[in-house]
Amino acid sequence: MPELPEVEMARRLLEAKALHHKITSVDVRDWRILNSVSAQDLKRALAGRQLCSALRHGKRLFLQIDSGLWLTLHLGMTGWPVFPEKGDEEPRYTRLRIGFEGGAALALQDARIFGEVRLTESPQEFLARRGIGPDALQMDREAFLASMSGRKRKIKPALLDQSLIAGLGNLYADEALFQSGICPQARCLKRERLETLYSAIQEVLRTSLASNAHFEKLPDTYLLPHRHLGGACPRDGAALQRKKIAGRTSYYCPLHQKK
DNA sequence: CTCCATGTTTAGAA
DNA sequence: CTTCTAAACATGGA
Repeated sequence: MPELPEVEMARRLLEAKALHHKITSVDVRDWRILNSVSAQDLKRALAGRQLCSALRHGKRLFLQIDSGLWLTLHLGMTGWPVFPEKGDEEPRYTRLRIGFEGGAALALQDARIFGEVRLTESPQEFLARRGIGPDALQMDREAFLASMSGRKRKIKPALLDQSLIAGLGNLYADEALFQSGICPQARCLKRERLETLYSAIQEVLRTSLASNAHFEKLPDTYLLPHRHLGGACPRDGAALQRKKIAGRTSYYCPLHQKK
């Protein structure tokens, strides 16, 4: 479940449970979760070490190893860190298991294996090399306006473009557009509407975090609880439209979301 | 069996 | 150069 709010929840979980414990085992259950690092190199980098801090930028996580190296995670579509209690069975779809002194362990589960595990020497350099843009929650209004202006493409794919703004995914992009009354296919938005959109993005992400990224706890005025076939707009009751835009399914209200 | 899925990258076409 | 689409990755769930 990984867009910015979920990844931030994952970061907090890792921060609470994975830091400051000596790593006593590293088991790669499925090598396909590894990207440009071998199981052997991963073990060498982690064995006997501790993780000492957890950062998030957009949808990416960086766990600092006390050697100075960083373990870099992307949760893909189905990735999630789990900390089994003693005696629990290993979670299904565990692709990587990091065992800590004392018996605790981090199991990285990922059914579809779209997630990534890497090592990097510098998160900043890594982000720059990959062309990842500013984090959605740290980006200021002017930077957002600048990155969204002067292009002719539809607004939805622009919001999903991690080089422009990092952290929004298909669901929260739909939610921010819904809250700001903008059709996902709108183009060349004027400054005032982009400002509205910027505020909606901040509001939506903060609200989601306040709900611990749990859809059921979002306000009923939000799109997400209604975002399914047959769903109705909570604002005016209209049947929600469903359409493929930029290869992703979009839901929007045909009445109050304007081009 | 068919279709769809909270992500990213790439190839090729307008 | 910009923009868009489809496909690929791999797997489960409805």
